[in-house]
Amino acid sequence: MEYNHREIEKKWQQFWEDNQTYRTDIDHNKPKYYVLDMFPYPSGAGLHVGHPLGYIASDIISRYKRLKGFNVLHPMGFDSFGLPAEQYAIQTGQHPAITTEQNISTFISQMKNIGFSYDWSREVRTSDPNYYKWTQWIFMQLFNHYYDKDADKALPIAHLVTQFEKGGSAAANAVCDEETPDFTAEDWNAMNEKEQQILLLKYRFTFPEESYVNWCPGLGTVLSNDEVKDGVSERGGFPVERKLMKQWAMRITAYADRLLTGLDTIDWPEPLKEQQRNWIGKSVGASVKFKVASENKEGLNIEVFTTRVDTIYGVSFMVLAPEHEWALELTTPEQKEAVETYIKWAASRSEVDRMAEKKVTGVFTGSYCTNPLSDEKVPIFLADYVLAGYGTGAVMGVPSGDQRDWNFATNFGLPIIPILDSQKDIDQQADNTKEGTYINSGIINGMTYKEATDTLIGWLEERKLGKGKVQYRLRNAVFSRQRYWGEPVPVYFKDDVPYLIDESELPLELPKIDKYLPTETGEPPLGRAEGWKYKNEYEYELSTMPGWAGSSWYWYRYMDPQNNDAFASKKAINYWQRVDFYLGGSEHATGHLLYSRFWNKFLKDLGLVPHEEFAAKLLNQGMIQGRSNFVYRLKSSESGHPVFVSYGLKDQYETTKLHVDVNIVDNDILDVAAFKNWREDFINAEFILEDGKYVCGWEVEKMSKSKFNVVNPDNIVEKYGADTLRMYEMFLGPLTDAKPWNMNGISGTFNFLRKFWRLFYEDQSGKQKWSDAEPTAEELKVLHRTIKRVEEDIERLSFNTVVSTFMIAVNDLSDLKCHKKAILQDMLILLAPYAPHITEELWVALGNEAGTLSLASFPVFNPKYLEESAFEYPIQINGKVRANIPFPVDMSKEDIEQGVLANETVQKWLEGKAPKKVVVVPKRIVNVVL
RNA sequence: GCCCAGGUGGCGGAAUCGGUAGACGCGUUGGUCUCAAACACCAAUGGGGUCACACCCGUGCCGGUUCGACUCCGGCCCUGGGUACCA
Repeated sequence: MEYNHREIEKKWQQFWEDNQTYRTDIDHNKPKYYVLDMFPYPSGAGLHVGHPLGYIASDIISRYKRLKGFNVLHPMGFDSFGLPAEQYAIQTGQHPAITTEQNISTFISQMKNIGFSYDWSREVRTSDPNYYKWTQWIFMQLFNHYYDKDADKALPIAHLVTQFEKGGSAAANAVCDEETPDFTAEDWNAMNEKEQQILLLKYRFTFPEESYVNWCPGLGTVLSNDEVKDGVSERGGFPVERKLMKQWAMRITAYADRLLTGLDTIDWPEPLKEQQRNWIGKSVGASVKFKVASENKEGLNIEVFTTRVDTIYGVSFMVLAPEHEWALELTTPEQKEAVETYIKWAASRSEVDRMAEKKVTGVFTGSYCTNPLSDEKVPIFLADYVLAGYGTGAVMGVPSGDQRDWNFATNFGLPIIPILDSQKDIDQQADNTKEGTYINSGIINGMTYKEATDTLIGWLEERKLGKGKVQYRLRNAVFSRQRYWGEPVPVYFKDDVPYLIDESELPLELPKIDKYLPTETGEPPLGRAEGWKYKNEYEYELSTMPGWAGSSWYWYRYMDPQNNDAFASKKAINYWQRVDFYLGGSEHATGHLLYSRFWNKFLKDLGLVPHEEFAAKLLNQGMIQGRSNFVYRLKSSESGHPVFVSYGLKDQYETTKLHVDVNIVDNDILDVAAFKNWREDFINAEFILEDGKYVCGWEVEKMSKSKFNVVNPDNIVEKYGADTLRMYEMFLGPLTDAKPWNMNGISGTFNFLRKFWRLFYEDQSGKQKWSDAEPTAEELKVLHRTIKRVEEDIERLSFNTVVSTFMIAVNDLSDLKCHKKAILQDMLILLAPYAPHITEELWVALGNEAGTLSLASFPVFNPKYLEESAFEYPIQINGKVRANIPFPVDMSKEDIEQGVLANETVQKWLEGKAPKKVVVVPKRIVNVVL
């Protein structure tokens, strides 16, 4: 009986579905383990071979943990709101829900084909009203809370209001907008409802604000920075412009410090954590006020942020961003024209242009300001190396200590003042040292870095001219999209002030609209919904939530997906706690993974979830790149038929390189017959072969239809089976490495499974081979060596070496002609997580009950089977292996040394002399040094 | 520019703590079986060298530490990913 993967895999997939084999429920008799995949966006293109890479790994972990006695939660769902479905709806008029539904069915059937052990009864979809009800509910909690710095957590807005009533803004210590005014209790109590509500928006975690966004008129929507590439939208390639719009924002900055410190508590990849740290960008320094020294401008103070307040005596100029609000106000009439030209020029340049620019640019405003320490007057410039969006948009120029300031000063002929006695060659370049003691520095002369910094901050704070300050790069997240296919924001407007709808009205469902485009007046698509008003009276918010809203909490919904009273019950959350193992791509490092941590911390503050961090361990699988194949067509053909030259001979001819469908190429050898039928104009193609074969060229490129390098997993499953696909994707290389999808070599894993099958069945006759005979010591040694390696390797997530361990074991057992049930049964359990179908089939063949393989216990490694009486020592002479000599494992170092020196080969190298030294490492190596 | 990851046969990769570099698989070559093929099986396969051994060279480059370095240290080159002229 031959291994028939088509029959076997269909049969067991049906069995698992019929018997709900992987359905999971709360079970207090077992420890829990929660394995989560980043859920996919169900695109119309279906699953490609990059998706399963991570899913296969997480499925192996899940199945392995089940065998290890854990109650494993392993769910799958869909991040089903998003732009592509909406774009399709705009083109075709079809409701995005319909497209999404179709795409999801394709995804599910493709995933079921690969034999994943998901508990499909827990599937969630972010676009399902029963799901987004809770996304909206969390939004409402965010609206109703603020960050209290004393409590160091989120507290209800009502608590803040109480503080305002009693003691005004001074009574509260809350995170709020930069420009929030101070007010007394009397002020507060005298305000009307509207005034109070507007003020409270400056404290709420989510709030509307006017902000610059990437507006894409072509898509009628706002895009995130990473959806914009080179000034055009990533999807569709439409132009994108900066536009001021009213947007909902999320006060993620309130959690900046906790997002930073939390990273130290989780087992996530270090590069990813580093990326988040840089994104949050904490800088410790000071803010300092420089008084404007020009006439009529006495009241103005320019505030700068610096991480090196100790260099303040080295300031020889001041630079503002061209967008700084006082840029024109500080400009003198003589400089007006130059400044206006510069501002206009700076505004016309994209961020990419600005970054690529190496030349120093800037313009003098004509005004001066006074250094509060030295009382020196320094000129104020505008320059686009200062960014409006970071810090205060103003920088003090210290050319001796900062290279960009040095470049600027050199270009504009400004003085470069040395401030530390250890600074070197500052006429050549800046020296940012903190060593030595200060010179030319007034009150800090002779001090060291630490003393100087403390002294200066104390001095500034005393005079209210500055203060120690922590600055973050992290900005509040924009939370609106001017599009249809997203969660409606559960807010209505009364007297231009936003209010939450009543909780009983959730979910606020998407209304039906005629077209999925912005209205004629430029409002978002929801503006088209007729009669869509809260209590038939108030305007709803017309923008929808961004893609990351629904994905920032979904792992809790899987715990209790049908719950109508809460996003998940206390009982379910208490049992499942949090994600133990999260697997997905590193491209989500600063988006999804940062927002999710933010929402989780918020939910934790509200006492709704038990952990500060939602995922204890995270692994990034590498990206699967495309691997294209090429054929080479002669530029001219005598016969009139197209002629193709094999790769190795192409340099002898004039040829044109053409992409060829990778699905008709095997190991870079073209299937010539299939190629003729591939395209009509190739039906009469002729070939110049090498060694009777047509060899294709190849390159690593992005996977795309136009490059004919897209590989659909369904085709591989059909040809080789899901078990082969699963093992091959793992065998390809380390999971975390980016790698091109390459079909060369898949036959190796397919052959392995067939060889495994032949341990059980005779090839031709189909006769059963297994017996109840007692295994030999040699056979037990193979088994236990395999158990040990398989377990060790999966624990360190080295999936590719597990596959090779299985290959070695099967090769060894074949060589030993071992067909003993006692060995094979354990091999089946070991292999089950990787190749679940073939193992189920053989498990039943051996006489076990169907479906019980998932409930089996992982074999226990017993070191006694690996014990050896002798070890074959590699013998090195001066570090080079010259001989191998076996010695008993318990032999003393001295005896081994004697044995080695007596050896013929060693004698030859010694040439009768005594060795300088002999190093004996027991059970490792011997090195004789001459 | 900065940050991160990486560089090992014809190819994908292995070497977990500083201890025999190249496991396992693909490919290639030769052979067995077959009318032939497919499958399977056997053998060889880093480079040089030899009838065969011996021996020499070899993990991006240069240097160092060590009895011993793919592994550790210093400097450099290249590739991929990220990014912020962040004061």
